[in-house]
Amino acid sequence: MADLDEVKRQIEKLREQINYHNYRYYVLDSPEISDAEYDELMRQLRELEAKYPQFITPDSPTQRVGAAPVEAFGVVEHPQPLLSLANAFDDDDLEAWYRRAVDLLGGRKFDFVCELKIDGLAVALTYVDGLLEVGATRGDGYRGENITQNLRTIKSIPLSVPRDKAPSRFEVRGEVYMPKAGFKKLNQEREKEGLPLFANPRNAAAGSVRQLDPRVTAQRPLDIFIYGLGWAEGGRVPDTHWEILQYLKTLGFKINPNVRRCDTIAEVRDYYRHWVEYRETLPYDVDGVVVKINPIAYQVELGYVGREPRWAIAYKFPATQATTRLIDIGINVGRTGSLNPYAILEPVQVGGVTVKSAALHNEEDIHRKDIRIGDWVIVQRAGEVIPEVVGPVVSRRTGAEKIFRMPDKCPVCGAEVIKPEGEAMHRCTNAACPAQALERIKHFVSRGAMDIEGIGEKLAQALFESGLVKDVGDIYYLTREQLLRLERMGEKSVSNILKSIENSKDRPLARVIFALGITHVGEETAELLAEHFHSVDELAKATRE
DNA sequence: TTGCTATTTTGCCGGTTGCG
DNA sequence: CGCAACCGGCAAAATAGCAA
Repeated sequence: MADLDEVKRQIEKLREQINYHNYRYYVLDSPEISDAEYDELMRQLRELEAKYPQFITPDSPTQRVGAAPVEAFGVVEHPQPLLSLANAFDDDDLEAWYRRAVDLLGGRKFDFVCELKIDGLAVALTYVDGLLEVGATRGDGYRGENITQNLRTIKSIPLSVPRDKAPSRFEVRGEVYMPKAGFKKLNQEREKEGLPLFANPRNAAAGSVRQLDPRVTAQRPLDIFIYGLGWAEGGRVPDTHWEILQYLKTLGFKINPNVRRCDTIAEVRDYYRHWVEYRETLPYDVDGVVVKINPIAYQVELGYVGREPRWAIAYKFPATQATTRLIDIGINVGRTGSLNPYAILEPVQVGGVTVKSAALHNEEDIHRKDIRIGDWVIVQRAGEVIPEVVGPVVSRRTGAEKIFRMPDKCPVCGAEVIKPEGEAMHRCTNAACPAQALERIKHFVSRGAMDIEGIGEKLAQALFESGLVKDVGDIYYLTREQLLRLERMGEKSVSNILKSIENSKDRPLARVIFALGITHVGEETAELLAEHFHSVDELAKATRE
C-alpha cells in the first residue's frame, strides 16, 4: 500500500511537467523534449490516475477528451456580447474611422494595436477560479452554443491558469482556426479513406467544432489565437489592450506573434501593406488586419454603434478574384414581392470554394456594371465569403452578348411588375403571388417552428398548396431575433402574450399558431386552419405525406 | 445620417427519408 | 440494413431599403 500523499504529489508533479511541455510545444512552438519523452510522461500519469481515480481533476492533461458525445449543444448567454467589426476596404475608410475617433476624443493622442484577422471562428472561453469552465461560439453575438467539450481538445487552450495571477472570473476571446498544413494533411487522409473533402480551412474548422462527439474534434488539427479579454471580475487587469495581450500571454494563452503596437496611423498602414504582401507566407489563412485603439479608457469612451465598436476596425485584404462565363440571369421572387436577379455562372473556383451563382441585386446595378448575358465576368468573394460579380471583361466580348431586361410580368404568377418611384427593386404586384406566399410561410416557419420535428419547407409548401393560407397579407409574426431583442430589453409582455396563447386549452388552433411563431392571424385564415387541424402534431403529420 | 432588418450564397454537421 | 439525397440550422459578410 503506497503512501497516498506521496502518490498525490507524484501525480501533481507529472501534471506540472506535462503542462509545461504542452505549453512549450503547442503555445510557444519550441519543445524541449522529444515526443517519445512526452508520451512517456503521459503514460505514467494515465497509469497513476487509473490506479487512483480519486486524484483525477478536470484540468488534468488526460481529461482533454471527455468521455461521451453530447446529444445537443446547450445555449450560452454572453454577459458581454461578442460583436462584429466595421470594415475598411481602403486607406480612405481607415482614415475616416481614425478621424472620427480623434474627433470624438477631442484631439487627445492615442496609439494603436494591429493584429492579423485570422480566418476562423470566434469563441469565448470563461475561466472560474483558474479552471476553464465554458467555451462557446459567437452565435448571434448574445447567445452562442456551448462547445466546451470540443474546445478542451485544442491543446493550445489551457485547461487551467495560475490562480494567484488571474482574476477569479474572466472571459477571453479568440479565433479558432485550422492551420493550412493540417488542413492539407486532413484532406489527404480523407481522400485516402474516400470521405468527402473540406472546401477550405475555415469551413473545416467550423465543422470540426460543431461535432457532437469530442473524440472526432480531438483528431482535427485545430489551434487558437487569443485576441482579447471579454470581461474580468475579482482581480486587476492592465489598462491598455497591448498590455492585456502581454498579460494573457503570461497566463499561458496563445497570442499571435505578429501583433504590433503602432503610434501613428501611418504605421498602421505600413503594417497592413506588409501583410498584404506577405500573407501567403503565414501558416494559416488571414483575411485582413484588425486595428484597435490601445487605451481601454478610450475604448469605453468611444463605445459602440449598433453591433460594431467604434474603437476597432477590420481592414480587409483585397478579395481573391476569378474569371468565368455568365450563362444566364435568373430571377427569384422574394417574400415582399421583390424580383431578385441572380447570376447563373459557369462553376469556378474562387478562394477555395466553387461559385455557381451570385446575387445581382437589381436591374440598375446590372446596367451600371454593364453586365450582359454571355459575358466573361470577374467574380470575387466579398469579405472572402459572399460571391459577387465585379464586372465584365469587355475585351472578350464577341457581340453575341445580350443586354438584360427585367421582365414586365412576374416569372412565377404572371402578374404585372412595377418599379416604384425612387426604389431600386422591381416588384410583383400580386400580393397572393405563390412565390411570395411560399416565401412568407417559409420565413415564419423557419423562424418560429424551432421545436417541431420534421416540418419546415415542406410544411410551408403543404400549407400553401392546400389553399389553407390564402390571405397571407394578414399573417403577423415575430421573428426569433425580434423576440430575443424584446427579451433583452426587459420587455416581458411579449412572452406573456405568447404564454397565454399557449395555455389557452380551449383553443388548440391558437397553440398551433403559437408553435409556428405567429402571434396573430386574420380571422378567416384562423377559421380555415381550425377546420383542418386541431393540434400541432396533426399539422406536422399532415405535411409528412 | 444612423440603426436595423431582410435578402443573398456556400459549405458544414446532424437528422430524416427513400431506394435497392 | 446501408447508403444517398435532402432538409434544417449555423456561420460567414455585403447590400438594399425602411424608419427615426
